[in-house]
Amino acid sequence: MESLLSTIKIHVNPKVYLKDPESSELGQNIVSNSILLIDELGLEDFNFKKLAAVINSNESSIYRYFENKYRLLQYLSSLYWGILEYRIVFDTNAIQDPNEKLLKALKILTLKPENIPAYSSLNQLKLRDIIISEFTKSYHNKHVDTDNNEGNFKIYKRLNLRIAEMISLVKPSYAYPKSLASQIIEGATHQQFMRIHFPTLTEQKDDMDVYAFFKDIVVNVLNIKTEEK
Amino acid sequence: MESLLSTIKIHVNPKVYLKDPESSELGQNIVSNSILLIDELGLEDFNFKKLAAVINSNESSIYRYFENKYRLLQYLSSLYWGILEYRIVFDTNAIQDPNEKLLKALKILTLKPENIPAYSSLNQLKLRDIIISEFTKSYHNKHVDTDNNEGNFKIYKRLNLRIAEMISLVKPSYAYPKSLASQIIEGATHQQFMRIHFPTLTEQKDDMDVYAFFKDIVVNVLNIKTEEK
DNA sequence: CTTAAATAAAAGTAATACTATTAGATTTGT
DNA sequence: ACAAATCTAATAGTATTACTTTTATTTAAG
Repeated sequence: MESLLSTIKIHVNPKVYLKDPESSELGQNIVSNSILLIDELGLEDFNFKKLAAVINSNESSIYRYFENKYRLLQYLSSLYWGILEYRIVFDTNAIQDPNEKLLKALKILTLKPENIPAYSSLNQLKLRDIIISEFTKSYHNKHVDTDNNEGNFKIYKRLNLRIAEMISLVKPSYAYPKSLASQIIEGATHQQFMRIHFPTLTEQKDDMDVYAFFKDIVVNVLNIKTEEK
Repeated sequence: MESLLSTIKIHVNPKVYLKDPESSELGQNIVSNSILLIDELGLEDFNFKKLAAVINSNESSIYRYFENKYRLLQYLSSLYWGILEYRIVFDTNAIQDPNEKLLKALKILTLKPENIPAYSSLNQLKLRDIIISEFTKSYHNKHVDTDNNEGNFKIYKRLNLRIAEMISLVKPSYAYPKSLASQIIEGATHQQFMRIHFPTLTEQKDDMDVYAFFKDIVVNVLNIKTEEK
């Protein structure tokens, strides 16, 4: 039986690309191979010429899909957060208890992703690694505000608001649901980065520790009564 | 009476610069004006040629002080975190109560800086703005690990560990003092960024709200009894 | 006042980010 | 099945950047 997950499609804001990369084989190659190459080289050393060489295409052809590599990064980011959002909605949908629902979402935010079939052509683990090390660059620049106005961060923001809503359901009186949501989402990737590159600044040894760290914060801040334990 | 603060000197790791910018007028000009120019242009559009034009010097002369603009950013970051560390040590030194001590440190981490005299030639408010929008770029790259090994983040890490220690003093049994410290320090700048560029993702309207947000987290996670209130 | 060191000026190199042009290949409509 | 439209590849070219080299000039130190 085929999973429902194999039929989803994430609607990335068309302003992010010049031509929809899902509409052609070249476009799909650009996306899937850019993940591998950015992961390998880092965004700074990555460029369209090198990517073209890898996929046996041409620099100028890639420029017909994306204005520049930062737009491509925004596209990849939208995919990542879109996949995450989908998994969260799908996996928490049936859960009634607000506490349980939030903790489930938190698990998805912090633990390694399961591969979702609809995007099996993408290396979703490496996509996550790119987000961990490069995502901040997609908004830490002088065009944030125009990019934001054009809707380039729509999916990311929607995910933030979903988590904020879950937080509010757990504790309606809590004053900072949106801030806490954004802090957890940012923190989930930040703590992974720290774990890898600044191990002296964290106690965390693996994904589960990252989850446990944020779970403890959430449980205490929203004073959730944990019956299990 | 002159403040003690006017005599301090922050020891930035010599590997960050080629020639100590404090050792000459040109060097001091490079540092103080780079703050203004990076703040104005953003790190991407900033370069040594433009900076040279501003200070009536020459591109090649600046290159005798810093290998490239990322090293300069690491230098500025070290100054920023060094100043912050100094203020925290100085202002919390006399405080006996661990709770009060931690909350005082948190205030310094989140609120706008008072100008400290020893570095009055630097625009410390703009330096903070640079840190908020550019600091992540000083470590989100392929050289993090070597830069880290060479000690380029020493001051930042020391500050993290100081906060972690304060956390441990408040609640020795807490499992993640270092992670919480790094999360607060990163979060303090992140929430400022969100406040400015993604206002729909936060409830915070000013610095005090940022403080209140993190105070609430700290108080709950470490279950501090707040007598005042 | 001589010598060394620091800075300025100018020019040059290699790489990058992107554009323009053209030609060949592929797809589409009829 | 074929012409028209579209897409991709190949090549070359431009502007900018990041950085280096060389030489001349200024400043500072003994």
